[in-house]
Amino acid sequence: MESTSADGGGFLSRMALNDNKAGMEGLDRERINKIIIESSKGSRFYENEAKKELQVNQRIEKMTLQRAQITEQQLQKAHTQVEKMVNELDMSRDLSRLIVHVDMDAFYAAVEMRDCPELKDKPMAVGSMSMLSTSNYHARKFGVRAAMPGFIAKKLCPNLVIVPCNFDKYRAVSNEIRKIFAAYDPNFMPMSLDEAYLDFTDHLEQRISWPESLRTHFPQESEPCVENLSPLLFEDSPSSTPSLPPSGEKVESGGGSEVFGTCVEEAVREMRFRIEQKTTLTASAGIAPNTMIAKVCSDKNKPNGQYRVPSNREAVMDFIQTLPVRKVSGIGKVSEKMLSSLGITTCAHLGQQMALLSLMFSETAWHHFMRISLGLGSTHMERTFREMSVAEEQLSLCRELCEDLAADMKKEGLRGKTITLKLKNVKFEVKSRACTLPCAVATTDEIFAAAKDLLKTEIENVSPQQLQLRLMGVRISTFVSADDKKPQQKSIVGFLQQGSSGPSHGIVPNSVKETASHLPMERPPPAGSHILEQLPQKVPNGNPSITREEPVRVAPPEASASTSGAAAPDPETLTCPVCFGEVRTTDLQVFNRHIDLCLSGVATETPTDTDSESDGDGGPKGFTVIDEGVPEKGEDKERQKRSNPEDALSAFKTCDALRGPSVTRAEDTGDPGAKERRSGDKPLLDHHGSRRVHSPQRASSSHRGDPATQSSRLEAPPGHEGSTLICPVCQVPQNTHDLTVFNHHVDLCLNQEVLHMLAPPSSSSSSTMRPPVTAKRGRGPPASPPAKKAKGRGSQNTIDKFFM
DNA sequence: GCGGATCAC
DNA sequence: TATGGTGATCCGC
Repeated sequence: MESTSADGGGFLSRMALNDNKAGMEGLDRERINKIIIESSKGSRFYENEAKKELQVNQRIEKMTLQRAQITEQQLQKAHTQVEKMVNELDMSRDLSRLIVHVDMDAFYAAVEMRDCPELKDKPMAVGSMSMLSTSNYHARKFGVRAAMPGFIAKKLCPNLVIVPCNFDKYRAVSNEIRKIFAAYDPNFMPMSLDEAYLDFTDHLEQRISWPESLRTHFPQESEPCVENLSPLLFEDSPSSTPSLPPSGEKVESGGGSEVFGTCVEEAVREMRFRIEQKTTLTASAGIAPNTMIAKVCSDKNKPNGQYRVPSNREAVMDFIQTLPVRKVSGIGKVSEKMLSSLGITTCAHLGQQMALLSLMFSETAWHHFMRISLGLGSTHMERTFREMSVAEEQLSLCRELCEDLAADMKKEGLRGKTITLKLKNVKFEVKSRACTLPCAVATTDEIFAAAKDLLKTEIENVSPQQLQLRLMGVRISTFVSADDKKPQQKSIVGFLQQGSSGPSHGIVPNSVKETASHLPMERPPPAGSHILEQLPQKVPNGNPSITREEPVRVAPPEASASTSGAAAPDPETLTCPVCFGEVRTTDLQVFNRHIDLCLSGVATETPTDTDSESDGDGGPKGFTVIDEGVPEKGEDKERQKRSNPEDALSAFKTCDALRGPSVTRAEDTGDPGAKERRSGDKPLLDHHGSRRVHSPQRASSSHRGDPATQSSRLEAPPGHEGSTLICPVCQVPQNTHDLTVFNHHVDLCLNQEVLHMLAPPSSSSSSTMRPPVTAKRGRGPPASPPAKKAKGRGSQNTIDKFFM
């Protein structure tokens, strides 16, 4: 019978132009499809596509027959059943998270255009005559898009310039943007080199009390001498820079700096602004209460735009009504076609036909459809870890981390004497083991030699059992400038925004550098990511909350000279970011030593391991982490965030934030083909038409699904049940057992601490960025002060967080 | 458990 | 000339 939509006359609908992509509206589809089909006809590829199309059509016919046999009674029964589930799902709707999906605009093409301005006004694509990975917006007007073979694209657009892929370059840019992502959500979930999901909820909680100085960002002195910023792709894009806010919250302050507000839209706009300043590439973003909606939103105002669906049921349902099912991640061309044969093209239709769908598709498939029809999606992105217990693997990972670290050291021209290995076992216990070498080292082999010994000792300590790890980090500290010059006088430059701190400044970072890796997670590990982080005085570049994308550095006076200064305190003293005391010296080594001492004191008294807390860090720490996760079966692609009680407090996570970039990076594999991917949505239909996606029950069972627990970010650590909670920031015992209250206190402390960190301890520094407060010694806001106390002695310890 | 189908990047 | 490569999930066998 109705052989469904279009297969008439041998036309292969599956080969038709897929214009479900930004920049492809209003094209002459007829002409484009004609060229595509003519270019393909007779090829093996075409034949195979024809075969697949036929199979799909047969499935549809079968489904149609099946549908005809469904009785009214069955439908009724299904209806009540569905209704019940819908209500339950609706009740469990979680609107408490602010999920952001960020997607770089025409990423590979944009990078190539940036690096080769002549391409700017030409239609171009990245890939080969066989296959294109992406195209710029100019080329899209001709129907040229990703996943199209270059030779066909050439027929559509004879002037098309095809540039070969350069993954190393894309990866480098990706690392830049990921550092920025980490500043807003250290647990962000990368989906590919140019795309990620972030949970902005925690960031916003803190941001609300941030002073304007922390929300002020400056244009970066264009490092790649490209004349106009963000030139690239879109002469016709809505707004050329994210600095044009939809609503009037924006404030321009002199010098091109811009102050961003405290709401989500502003935070996201700020993030896009930073990305653009840093890379001269633009990004688009979607803001919503869950990943599914956020993803759709990010495409809405692409390129260089953002869109938000407010966190209330009505807004979500309104948004869903007219949304074509094909826009939803997980619904591809086959699912679209099958649903279409049932008269379903929008999410509203999906909701109306749930009873029918429940009878025709597998349980996983219709449950997925049901969630879509309700506008539900993942609200948390926690990663799941797979332990690594094979010694060889551990050593190999350790070496990779050392390689990354060595690369950073080389780049910065540093050598260090103290090597610290940080391990987190499957019980979430954290250990740090350090050794100080007689002389400073910098190469992979040297660092690894020390780290390996530390690791081997740990492995032997538990043998014959296996050491089961969730995370590993390697840190190096006690730096000595490689060129061995005596550390010249340096002052801390407070720093600023991203960028200004490029290596070009000849800055000597201070305290530590480290790399870490979460063990295998969702994506195969890469080589390890590393980020540099330095603790102490980093000034958040922008975002105190978590990570700053650039480490704070201690710069020589020359460098600092570039920023004219605002009030410069006493040039002879430096303010310790840990104890906030003035250290009377200008010698960085002396100063760093002081900081190390302060930091080392924060370790908790836990025996030896699990120092988990303390604010962390002790020290300079902050391992950056790479996590990779392996999604559990049936779990949504989306990782959930912090559902894990681990924790010793999620407060730590925040702590980390203070510290630095902990970036979680997923690795990218070099992808020979196109973009890097991460396992993602699930597919849905299969032969008989079904596929799945997240299983609702799993979602709801994961503890965050429980509305009752949603608001509490902190769970009592095992063993702390009835004991007094001690703030990991100020170290003062809190007279409460209410975790919400406790978390609130911690947040306040952290915010306060950030202020302190921001206060440029010494001389010059950037002007505007610095917060008004300079030194409130220690005391913080509400309850108690953030200052960490220096206590203990030695140097090791420290901890840090790891996320969650 | 395997192979095929689907999906995403 | 020429239509990617990879990982993940689901389903049926």
